[in-house]
Amino acid sequence: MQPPRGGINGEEFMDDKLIPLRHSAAHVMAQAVMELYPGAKLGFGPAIEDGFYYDFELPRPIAPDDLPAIEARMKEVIKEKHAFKHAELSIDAARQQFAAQPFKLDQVHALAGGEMGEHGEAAAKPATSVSTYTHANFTDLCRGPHIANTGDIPVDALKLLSIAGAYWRGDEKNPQLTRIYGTVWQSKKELDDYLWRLEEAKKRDHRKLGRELGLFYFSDDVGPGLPLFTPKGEIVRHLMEDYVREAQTKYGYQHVWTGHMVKEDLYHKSGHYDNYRDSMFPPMEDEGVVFRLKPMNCPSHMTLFNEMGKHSYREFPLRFAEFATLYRYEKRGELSGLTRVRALTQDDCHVFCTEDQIQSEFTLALNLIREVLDTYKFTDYKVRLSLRGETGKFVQDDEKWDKATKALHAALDANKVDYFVAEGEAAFYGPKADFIAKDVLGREWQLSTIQVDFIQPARLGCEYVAEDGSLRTPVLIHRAVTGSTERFLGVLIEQFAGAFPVWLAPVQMTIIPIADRHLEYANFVAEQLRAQNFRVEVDARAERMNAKIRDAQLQKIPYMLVVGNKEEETKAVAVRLRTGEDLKAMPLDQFSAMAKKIVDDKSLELK
RNA sequence: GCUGGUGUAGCUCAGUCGGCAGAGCAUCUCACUUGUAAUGAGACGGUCGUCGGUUCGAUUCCGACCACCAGCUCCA
Repeated sequence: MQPPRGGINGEEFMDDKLIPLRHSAAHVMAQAVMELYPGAKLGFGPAIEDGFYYDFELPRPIAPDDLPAIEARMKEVIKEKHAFKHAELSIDAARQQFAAQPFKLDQVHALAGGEMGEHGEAAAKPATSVSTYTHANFTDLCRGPHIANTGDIPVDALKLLSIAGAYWRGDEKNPQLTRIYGTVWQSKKELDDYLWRLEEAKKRDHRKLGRELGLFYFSDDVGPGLPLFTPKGEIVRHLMEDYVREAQTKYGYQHVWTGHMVKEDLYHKSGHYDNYRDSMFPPMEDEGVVFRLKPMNCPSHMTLFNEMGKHSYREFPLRFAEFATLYRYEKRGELSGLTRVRALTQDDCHVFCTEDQIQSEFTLALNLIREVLDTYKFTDYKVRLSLRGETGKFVQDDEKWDKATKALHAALDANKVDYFVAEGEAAFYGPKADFIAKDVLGREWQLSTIQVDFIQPARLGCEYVAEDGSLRTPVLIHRAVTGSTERFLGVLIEQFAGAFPVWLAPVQMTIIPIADRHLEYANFVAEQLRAQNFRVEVDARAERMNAKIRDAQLQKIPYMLVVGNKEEETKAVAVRLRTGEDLKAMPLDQFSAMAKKIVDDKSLELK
């Protein structure tokens, strides 16, 4: 049982009353761990969206089996009713107090140096004193706040959940600590609700549903992060991509095709080699020429642009869209179902335009994204303006970054988009507006993106003839609508719990003959419906009707059409919806007209 | 890649304190011909993740590797 973690960029949504409660529970857990594992070193122990954690360096490894003992000791401490006492210490006193705690000393040092927070965010000014909280015999460096007394923690609403590794200050280069996750609520009922939510979320897991519904598989023989799609899974992919393709065409995008491999030299020019090499599959060499699988389309699209002859400003904006499967060398531990794969199909586009056109192109992309997300009822999303940070891999060119960032800011403001800023999250070639949607597990997924790039076109020598006859470098806008077909499908499966809207359902209707003698009529009905482009199956197995209904329900097929003597006589079908609702018998034409409207509208309803 | 966990039939899971491996569902065959969430009977099915070590003997113990799961880091 695992808790959903905090959101992208730690954008938590925490209840004010729960923060001190959970943070206090973290302290109690730290005390229990210190007692049970003498010599443990303390890291950070904050409240998070659905609970709390504390990081420790432990004298020996622990397993989930060790959690009950820690939890039991915590409950004793709670019942002992210790008050939380606040104190301010001078920097020197704090250094003495935490002499045996290297991570606490590190934090004291950071605070004294004018940093704060877990990741060393800059503070207004260096601290001259630090705050501690003490309960029982346990004192922690901590800015609070806390509840008054350990006895205020509801014992029956507390549970330790899991163990994980976590780097000190979140940095791969730092030592890895053991993180213990727990949760606490204001009542047992709230805890039970939360645990129930976790169970529900597990039932919607797209990896489980993908197998149960027969949509996709992974195989050791093909390799990790490389999904195999069944006929049912492929049709869903196809419909999703078709929909975006049609929408793009409607919005004035043109589609191109640029293959899967590229000479490595191109990535030296574009900057990918220096800034993105770790995410690329290793090189393939042929007679001295080195090739790479494409991790992105942009260099290919710019090369195509260059090959198409001399360009005029009159052609702009020139919009190259492509459904290309890209290959990215994700670290093994980062792979996860369809949401993180090594072969991903982006609904990618690169717009060549002038600086003056950035805003209107942004608006166009935004409208397209809004239309598509709305169709899928992804209303719970937010926009992150991802900017270049102090550190990390970014092409150095302050002037161009400045221009791109200003342009993106202006475009967001002009379109009245609510957004938050994230430093250090930009692509290596430019700032991004990322659309982040929440799934039912509470996880947030970066799906759509719009990026402004002043850097790559210059590096690849893209040019156009301007109105005054001069040669200029175009601006490149990168843009993806659903992000990748694979990730979007994974998120969709969880969004709909596998019960796809009718227009997307791999099987839209299954026909259930009551007895073998009804098979002929069932096939007739199927032919009629297939002629109208519905995806139809006939369940001709030697099973009872009840078994066929059950199986269709489990496959989340929208319509079950039962046919027996009565239906055959009147050219009707008895319609059962996957919701369990029985619409009774209706003329076949009436049913198909109803279903057609649902499909045409991309409605989430069934009738 | 790092920390911890897991790996037994297509799926869900038992089991073996080292002695030729089990259930339900699925699949196949036969019978049943059924009115809104599982008809019955029979059959088939696993070099117990892979490779190596210890042992008379390893699915079981040890090691390495691989994959998956939860985090961390990274990301569409």
